[in-house]
Amino acid sequence: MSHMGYGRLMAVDRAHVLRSAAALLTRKATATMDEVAKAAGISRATLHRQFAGRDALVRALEALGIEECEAALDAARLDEGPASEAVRRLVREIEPAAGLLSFLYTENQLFEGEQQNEGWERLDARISALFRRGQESGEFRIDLTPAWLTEALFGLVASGAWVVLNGKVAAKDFHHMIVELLLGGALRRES
Amino acid sequence: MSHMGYGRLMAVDRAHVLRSAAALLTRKATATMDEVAKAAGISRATLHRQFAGRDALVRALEALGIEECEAALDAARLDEGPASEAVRRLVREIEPAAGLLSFLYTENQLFEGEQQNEGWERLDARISALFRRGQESGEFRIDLTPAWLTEALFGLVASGAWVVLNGKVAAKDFHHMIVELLLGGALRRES
DNA sequence: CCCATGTGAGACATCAATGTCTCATTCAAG
DNA sequence: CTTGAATGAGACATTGATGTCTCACATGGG
Repeated sequence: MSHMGYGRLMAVDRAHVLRSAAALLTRKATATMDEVAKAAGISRATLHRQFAGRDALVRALEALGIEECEAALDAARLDEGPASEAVRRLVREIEPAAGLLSFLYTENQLFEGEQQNEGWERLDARISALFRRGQESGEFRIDLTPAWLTEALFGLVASGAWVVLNGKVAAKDFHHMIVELLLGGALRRES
Repeated sequence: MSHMGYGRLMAVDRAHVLRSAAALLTRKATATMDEVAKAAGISRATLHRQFAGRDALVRALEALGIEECEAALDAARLDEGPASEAVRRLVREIEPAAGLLSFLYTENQLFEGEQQNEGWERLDARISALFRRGQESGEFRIDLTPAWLTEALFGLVASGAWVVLNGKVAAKDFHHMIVELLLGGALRRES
């Protein structure tokens, strides 16, 4: 064991397994544990040693997604500068996690049970606070509630990841199309 | 029933079964055939007589969703008047089908297989044409592609159905919040 | 070299949902 | 009343994924 958390042999890289699983499940949400294992380059037995079951794996992915989102929120410094600029930074920072979020977004089981990860509420609260700040500063319109804008943001990120995955739009346009639609809308500005 | 298409006994109302299934699956996408049957007030045997299996049921729901969408597009008269007004009518007409669309949107299996219902392409084409018309008329900005605007529309409708279902926003605000965000964005207008 | 640990491969049981059947019952038409 | 059709209830087999186990093997440390 030495002083590391891992054993003498190169233990399975848990983060790498989660990455592979996220990438695969984003493309094929119904992938089996066997397919997940193969995608990660390990055996099903080893996968099961890391995650007690499919449910545990999905929960771990949920925790990872929440973790990355919170890191993105931190990096975006939502409290600084104009709210619209904060939104731009947020989308920029959250883009790497978009695929994973898209998967979690469709994994309704996460929200059906009694106990759901309170991390989502924390994220909602922080993003809602950003939109509320923008409203109070006069940047954002007030007829669209912060709760709705927050949900719309997640929905657009998921949709964006989806269209990029399907090749309908280029990955480089991800940030622009989400931010511009969310902030400016489809209508052409008069001025 | 006599000269109707049904037998002497009151046959199961297929449309009603689909309605119930859509309503249940919108809330709980992982519901079993047994739960679907109970929700429709029929036995599992009868449900299975109507739909060969879960897959057939989902396919029928997909067909229903497409059908309702196309009906909504027809009713919205996308070719008439300003494009923005057509979008408003479209969202208005599509609202009753939002829950079903939200379910179908998360049912990735529909898009994983080789053969996917070409109805989606038809819908995409018609809605994309609307956004393109708006761009050519100068109403809509041209830096957001029709393909993206179309996907965003579906995504926002699904998100809208979701937040209404969860009570985060009132059902009466559905149309306003989607149309205003899609067309106008979150930024407050200067003028 | 020897040992301990983590892994891959595969066999096996389990489990839940599904698909399939039978049979009694109910209801409406004749 | 009789009959035919459709349903409800339940038994049963099937299926696919999952959870569990054993065992051989490879590898790095002692």
